[in-house]
Amino acid sequence: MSERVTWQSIQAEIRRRISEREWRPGELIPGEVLLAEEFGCARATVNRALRQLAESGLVERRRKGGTHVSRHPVRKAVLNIPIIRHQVEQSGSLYSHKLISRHSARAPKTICKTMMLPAGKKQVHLKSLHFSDERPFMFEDRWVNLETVPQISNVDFERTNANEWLIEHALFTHGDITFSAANASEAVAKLLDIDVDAAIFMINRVTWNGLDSITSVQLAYAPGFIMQTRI
Amino acid sequence: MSERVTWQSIQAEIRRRISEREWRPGELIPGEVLLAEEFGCARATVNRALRQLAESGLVERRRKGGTHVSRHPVRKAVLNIPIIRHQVEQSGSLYSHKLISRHSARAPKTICKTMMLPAGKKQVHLKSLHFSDERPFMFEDRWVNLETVPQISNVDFERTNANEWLIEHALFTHGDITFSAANASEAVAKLLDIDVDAAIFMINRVTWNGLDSITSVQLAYAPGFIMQTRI
DNA sequence: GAGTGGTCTAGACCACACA
DNA sequence: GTGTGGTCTAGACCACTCT
Repeated sequence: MSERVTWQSIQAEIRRRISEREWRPGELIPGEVLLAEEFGCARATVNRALRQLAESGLVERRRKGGTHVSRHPVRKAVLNIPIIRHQVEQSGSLYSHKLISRHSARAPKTICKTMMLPAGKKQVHLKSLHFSDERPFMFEDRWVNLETVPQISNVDFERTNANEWLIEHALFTHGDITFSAANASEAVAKLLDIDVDAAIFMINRVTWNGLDSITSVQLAYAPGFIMQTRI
Repeated sequence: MSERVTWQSIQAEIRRRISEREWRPGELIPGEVLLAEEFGCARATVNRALRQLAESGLVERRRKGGTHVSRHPVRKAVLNIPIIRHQVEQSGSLYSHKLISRHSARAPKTICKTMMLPAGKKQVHLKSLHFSDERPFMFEDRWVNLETVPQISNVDFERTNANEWLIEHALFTHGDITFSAANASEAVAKLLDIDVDAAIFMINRVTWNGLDSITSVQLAYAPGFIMQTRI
């Protein structure tokens, strides 16, 4: 008895043919109809297998042009952007956080620009520290758009941290993220209890609801932080 | 005339209901059959829309349990892992590279361990510098497994860089990647023409073909490098 | 046992990109 | 025009998981 043909099994077979160079980079592979005949299944099944391979970058598909093995498989890594609490708790540590300051203030030009707001707009400015087992783990410097999230004025951030409150109360449609490295400033070094100029892993994130910006946040991770993924 | 119902339109409508809190976090949403009736389409179409929403983390699905709006939408960012040359050329700069050293040597313990090889195994050790408009852009320190890629002994890396040669000649099935920040050592600072202790963005990558490791590489990016993505 | 999502099928029409 | 992938349909059976 032969196993039932699934899209996964087809995908595995196609991956094999590509990785063992039966089908070489740049080469045109058979069309969906042909493959469906070969594997003895419906075209939709082959389509599902190939569509996902295209999403992961291993093949490239064009109408009329057919499906080609990628010459330069631009591999895509999927990064999970977790809630800070989970990031800490997943490593088996105890999470806690502390609100350092909270003001309403005119945001600096750069912030207003990235959030597409008129310069000098008043926003809520939050600074907080996140701890892993009582040790400073990450420093968060956040601006929140008062127009899109007015309720924020009444929230007690001593209890809930801003990250989780916003996720719960201001769902975003998309966000822009950058990752970089920077030397710790005096202020950040003091907060994270590290040396001035130590290498800090930085994440900058701006989140949006449609065309309205919600929040712009900079996360400075204490040395030793590593972001992992699989490709 | 009403537009034809597509999985994208259904997905957009579901996103809207979630972001406008018609369906709240944690809530059970109607089953596929019900939604198909509501939208006047086949169940498969609803399935496609919901399946993809589940992949992106906005909803969670379980057989028998149904589909729930995620309480903590763990958002997933897709990172493109590009070829170094493209990384440089996309910013409109001229790419070049230089092989600094090439030896066969016993790899250090840590490398052998991450590559799952017996300690002290001989490997090819390559160091190279990548330039953007003649300025040092990134330093690459690579070990290549001679057993999985024996042909590497005969390659001229003055012309082709190792990154591109390996992509072309040793397709990998998966890889592990980490991102971190580090202070520049003296050696790296000299090569990249930057200050000692400057903050360096580091990428470590080990790639595999099935259970065999292919290469382990550490990329040290000169200050100013930023990795971007969208969520 | 029963209800939900996961998948496959066979067929159809459409949209795009190429000649 | 023509060939390819993209998608929808209506129906079916299966697999998981909850009760």
